[in-house]
Amino acid sequence: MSQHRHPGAPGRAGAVPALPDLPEATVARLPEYLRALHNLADAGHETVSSEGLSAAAGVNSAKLRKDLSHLGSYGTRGVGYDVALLIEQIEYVLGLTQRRAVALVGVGNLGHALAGYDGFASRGFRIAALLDADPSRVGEEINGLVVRHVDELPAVAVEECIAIGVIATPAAAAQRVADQLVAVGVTSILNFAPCVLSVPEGVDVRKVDLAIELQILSFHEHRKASLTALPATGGSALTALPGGLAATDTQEAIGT
Amino acid sequence: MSQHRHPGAPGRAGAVPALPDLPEATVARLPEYLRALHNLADAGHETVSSEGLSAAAGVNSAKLRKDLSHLGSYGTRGVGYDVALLIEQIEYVLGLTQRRAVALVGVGNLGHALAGYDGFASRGFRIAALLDADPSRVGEEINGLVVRHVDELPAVAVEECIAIGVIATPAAAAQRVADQLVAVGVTSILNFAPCVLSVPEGVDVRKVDLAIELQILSFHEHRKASLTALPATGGSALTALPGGLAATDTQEAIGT
DNA sequence: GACTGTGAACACGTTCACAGCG
DNA sequence: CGCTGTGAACGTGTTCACAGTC
Repeated sequence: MSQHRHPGAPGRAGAVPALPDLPEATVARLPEYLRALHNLADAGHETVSSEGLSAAAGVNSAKLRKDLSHLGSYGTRGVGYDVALLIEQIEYVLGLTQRRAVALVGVGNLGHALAGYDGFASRGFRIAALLDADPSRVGEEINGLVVRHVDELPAVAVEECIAIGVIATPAAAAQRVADQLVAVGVTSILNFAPCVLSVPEGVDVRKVDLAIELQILSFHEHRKASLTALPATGGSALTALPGGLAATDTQEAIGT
Repeated sequence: MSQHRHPGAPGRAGAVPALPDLPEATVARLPEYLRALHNLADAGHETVSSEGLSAAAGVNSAKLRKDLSHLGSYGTRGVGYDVALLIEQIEYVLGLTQRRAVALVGVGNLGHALAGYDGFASRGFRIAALLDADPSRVGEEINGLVVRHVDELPAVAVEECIAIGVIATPAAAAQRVADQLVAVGVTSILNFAPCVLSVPEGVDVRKVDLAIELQILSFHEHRKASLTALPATGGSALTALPGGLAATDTQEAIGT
């Protein structure tokens, strides 16, 4: 299939050109490529090879080329990819040409930090509302936004045209908040509460559980320890000198 | 293979019984099962079927059974799994029988929140040290811990027997911190900075990038919008009524 | 000559469906 | 009879290696 597919003029917001349906694994990596591309652009690069970009994004080059090929043919053989063009393409596919409004529910410990996180604003999102169920938190101003009561969600959703809900409440409150978000038409939720959410079909939930990440690392620690404890046939000298030498290899991919 | 493998008496800390090397996907789900099991135990359940546990963990039952079968045979046919026994097993495999010490580097916006996050303490970890490169932050007390300068890392690593490093610095500082962690013998790193880390072989890195999670959701939003905008052959009535009805389905898995 | 785009081979993960055990 | 444990079938994702193009 060497027909150069252009899924739509990225600049134009009018026509909706039926996105190619990418493999989930590819979708999850596009943001990483995008970040790497922005770094390259800032460093003054106008083009980059699959080798160069893949190194910057911490993947291997074959995977990168396969991923990008799903978007269409935006590279030039013998040269590489045009950095600016590729940024434009990926941002278009990810739907970042419009700055999406995010409602953050739960301004406790974690919610506070998220409300102040620069990375959202700089990478395509606008925190449009802060909400909490605790009346004593309502009215507090964080980063220029006033915390409103979660029951005002219906009004907020309309006012701010909320596209994504972020749940940063305790686990016990999360399902109720999810229901409220769904009820006002939110179809994408990022859940930081350590629990499973039930949502209707068509609503996407992604979860981030900080303790789980540590537990996965713990498994690998445990595993490494059990291996070095039984030094099967020598060769464990390497693991015995943890100090000193500087980092060299590229990022180790565990699961992702 | 119906030999009942018992990878070692979970209670004993002495012998190291060579862990079965589980598929990564399974390892990533064990913490979820563990959380669900603790909830069940708190609710007074003594046994649970694969159906019941899988529902509580938000996966399907075949996957759960396959995952658990990798640990050995801890279920009883016709009955189900003993909740307490399974908790013990999973905690053993994940290496949670010892409470691992975590060093958190970077106590800015996000670091502050992580330092105060209860979930770490309640699920097998101890935040043993807070570090920062900014002298104006050194000395500050957060949640009973005093922030120390990152250059004290060698001393801290020995004092506290640090097993895992968490990086919550800006991207520009992350690689240097990673190098410092590796230099003091840390072989597991959880990275919240939006960048790729280079580490030597044998060091595990997991990353959490909050903006990437939103960008993945954004893709799906974009996609849903492009589908409903072109209502191919009717049947889009469902997607047209976002308000009202309560949540019913089980958690939607996007990638993970 | 250099580098992309891609079929084909391979590895991994998931689901099915049922044998076998309590 | 009910439920686990698991081969076998299937699907997804990754890697290889090279044909095709600039």
